[in-house]
Amino acid sequence: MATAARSTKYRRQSDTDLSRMEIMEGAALCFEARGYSATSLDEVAARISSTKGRIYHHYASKAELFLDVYRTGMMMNFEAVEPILELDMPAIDRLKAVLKAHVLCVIRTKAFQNVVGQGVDMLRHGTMPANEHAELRQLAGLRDAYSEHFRKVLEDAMADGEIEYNNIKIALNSVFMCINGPIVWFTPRKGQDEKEIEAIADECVLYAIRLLGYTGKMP
Amino acid sequence: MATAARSTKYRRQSDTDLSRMEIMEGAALCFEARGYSATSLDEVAARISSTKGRIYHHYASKAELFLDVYRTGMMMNFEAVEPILELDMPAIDRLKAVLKAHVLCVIRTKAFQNVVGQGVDMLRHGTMPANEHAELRQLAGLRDAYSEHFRKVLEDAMADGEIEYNNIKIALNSVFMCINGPIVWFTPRKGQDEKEIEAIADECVLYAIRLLGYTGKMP
DNA sequence: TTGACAACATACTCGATAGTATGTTCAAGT
DNA sequence: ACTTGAACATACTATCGAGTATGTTGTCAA
Repeated sequence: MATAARSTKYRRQSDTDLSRMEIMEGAALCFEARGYSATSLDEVAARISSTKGRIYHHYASKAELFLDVYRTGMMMNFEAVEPILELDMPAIDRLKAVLKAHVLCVIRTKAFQNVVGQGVDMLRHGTMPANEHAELRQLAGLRDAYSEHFRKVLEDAMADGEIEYNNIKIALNSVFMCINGPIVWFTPRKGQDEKEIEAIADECVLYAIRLLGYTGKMP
Repeated sequence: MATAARSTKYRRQSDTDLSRMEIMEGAALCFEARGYSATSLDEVAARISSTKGRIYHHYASKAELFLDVYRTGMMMNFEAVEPILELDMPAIDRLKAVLKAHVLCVIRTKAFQNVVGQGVDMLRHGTMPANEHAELRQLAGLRDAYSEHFRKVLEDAMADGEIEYNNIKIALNSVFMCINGPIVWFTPRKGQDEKEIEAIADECVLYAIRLLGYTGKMP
């Protein structure tokens, strides 16, 4: 009986990146639910049916795990959005496509995006231990670069006379508040298929683009 | 020399409410900067040049202090917005006025509003000790009532054909994301007078109302 | 004037958690 | 077969912070 189903106590994970991704997913969910500092690593470990030892084998500290989740979240955004930026189409269409890609990405990787948000205002308020602070600044650079992509599309569409805004900083901030909204208010329902999620995303995009003074039709 | 400027070690505060308000302001700033659980009460005390003893004299626990800040933040919102709701004017004008009042209130009481936000998603994710959880639910009711005010104005303006939306939940969420935006991205500049702040608020309102399909002029 | 109490300050306790040190298992190379 | 090291698990330490217990100061009522 004691020799029934064994050999899973130490499930060696041949691929290190896979193990780290599993840890990150658990961490993202915990960070999202309780915030960075309220989350204990024992909690994260429990979520993936593991122990703190495993986490510290892959990460030097809690902060590094957090930063890796942040980085991964940003990467997901870039991968969703950058291909579209290279397409050759009118600025307004590119804007619509980019907004939708972002919203869909946000909905699908909600926990990670929430962590990104936490990271952003950890930097803003200058919390986080000094040693990791440098890395956090670097990641903030990633975020700025991402934001810059959107700014350019806005300016192009403005030049085409398709949209209109006054202060671009406030406009951009408002757009981001809108399309990041699902991070805060979206809760997945069971039996919710891809169509429904797309409908939600479409509506977010509609509001975001209307906000910019766009009065044309939406596909 | 030891008897120079004395008698300020125990600055008796004749009015209890004043003392509590001073504590709340310090707490709001700390909670905003580092989040609820990362904030220590020693930190809050230090911010108002006081000690933990004073805080525990007025509050039974850290959670109760948090909840009082939450409640106070919501009260500030109600006081800013409710007078306008009773005015007799077209729905679209009332909508504009209410949005602006909210944004101005948010900018002026930024730290408190940030705490409100934290409270909202503490409830959403079911964190916070069980005993205070009941009070948190009650406060969430306040928030719902506040949101309800806005929903009604939206519906009135929609009935008048001034605005247009599809799913009112998503529309309302998007509007709130917009007009609460300053909680996240606004940073007060020195030498920034009332006019500049009003200009920022006006722009937020413009985007929020455009989002709802409004194409008319803004005052 | 005194004593009782509100409004604090100071000095402790005790549990939770980040981080560490050490033990265990397995797979691959030799 | 056996040795080595990566990938964990377990057991421990050290710190920080919420909550408490107690001390101190000023004020007002009788």
